Amino acid sequence: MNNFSNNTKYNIGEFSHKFNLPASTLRYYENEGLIKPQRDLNGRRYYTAEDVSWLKFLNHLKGTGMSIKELKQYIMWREQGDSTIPQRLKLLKTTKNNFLQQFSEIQHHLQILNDKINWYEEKETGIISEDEDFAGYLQRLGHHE
Amino acid sequence: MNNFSNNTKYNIGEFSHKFNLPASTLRYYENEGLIKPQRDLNGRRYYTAEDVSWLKFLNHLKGTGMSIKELKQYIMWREQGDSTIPQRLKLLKTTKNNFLQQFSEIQHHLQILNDKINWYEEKETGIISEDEDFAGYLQRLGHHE
DNA sequence: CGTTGACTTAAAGTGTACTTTAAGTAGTAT
DNA sequence: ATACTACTTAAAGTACACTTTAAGTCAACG
Repeated sequence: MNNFSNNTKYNIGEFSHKFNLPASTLRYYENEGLIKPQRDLNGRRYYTAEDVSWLKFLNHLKGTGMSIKELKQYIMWREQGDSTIPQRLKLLKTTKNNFLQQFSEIQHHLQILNDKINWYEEKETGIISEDEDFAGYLQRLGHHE
Repeated sequence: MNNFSNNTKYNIGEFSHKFNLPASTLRYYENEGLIKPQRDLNGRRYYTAEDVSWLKFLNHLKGTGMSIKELKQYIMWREQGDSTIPQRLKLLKTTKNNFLQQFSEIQHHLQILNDKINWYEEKETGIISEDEDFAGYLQRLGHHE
């Protein structure tokens, strides 16, 4: 852990570039309460190192399937302090369970996609018989549909 | 491979139940050309074992990120016969590559989600120091944000 | 000192994948 | 016979997550 604070400031253009998100999306996130940049004397946004960490974390949560609505709820709890840690934990665990469920499904999707690609390739190169269909191929491999 | 054909027929309600998809979605898929059920003498749809295999496969492709537009393109090529296998292969391989890219991102998202859950739990039970923040915790674990 | 370019806002628009509605028909159950 | 249920269609509506538009402000550069 380091104890010196990083005072780097980013205007919306720089922050947008850093995260590869259009400025409009950053404004949208702000509107939804997902991120709360400071303002300079002219009313323009600036983002700090804290915002960098926070947006990275938000992206991870989004990536595990949390909706903007759920993120808003999470943030509300966060703002209410440590007493809401149980609620936050529950939300994160539910998210994790849903995600793990989907994760195993998508692994199966990937296997079938791979099998189909191999089937086409073996068909093209004449490795598999003219009339073995994909269902038969899967069955031969022991992969269920 | 089995050589006897399965003549089971499903009406839209049965098929809907089998796939856990509303009948309206099945009609929508048909409208988009993704599935082509037969009709009985009263003009009502019925689905066969072939439709079962096909919809399962479609679900796998959808699950790897193919859009309905791409599925339509795939189907058009399929209907044009074996000469379009190269195009179909190319589409499937692109889909696979995009998917693998996302897959590794998703694994990272999951790791961070797990880390956050553990962080909260260790914080609740007093295992980690009062003032170690999440960024510090990740750093200690050697997990980058 | 005027123009350029980055910013500001609220509100309307977009894309994707469904989902619902409205109005009608056909076969089954009492 | 009549009510019920499952089906039929085309078209409009919804949810989500942005994205674009329109109209305006501000400060630095030539």
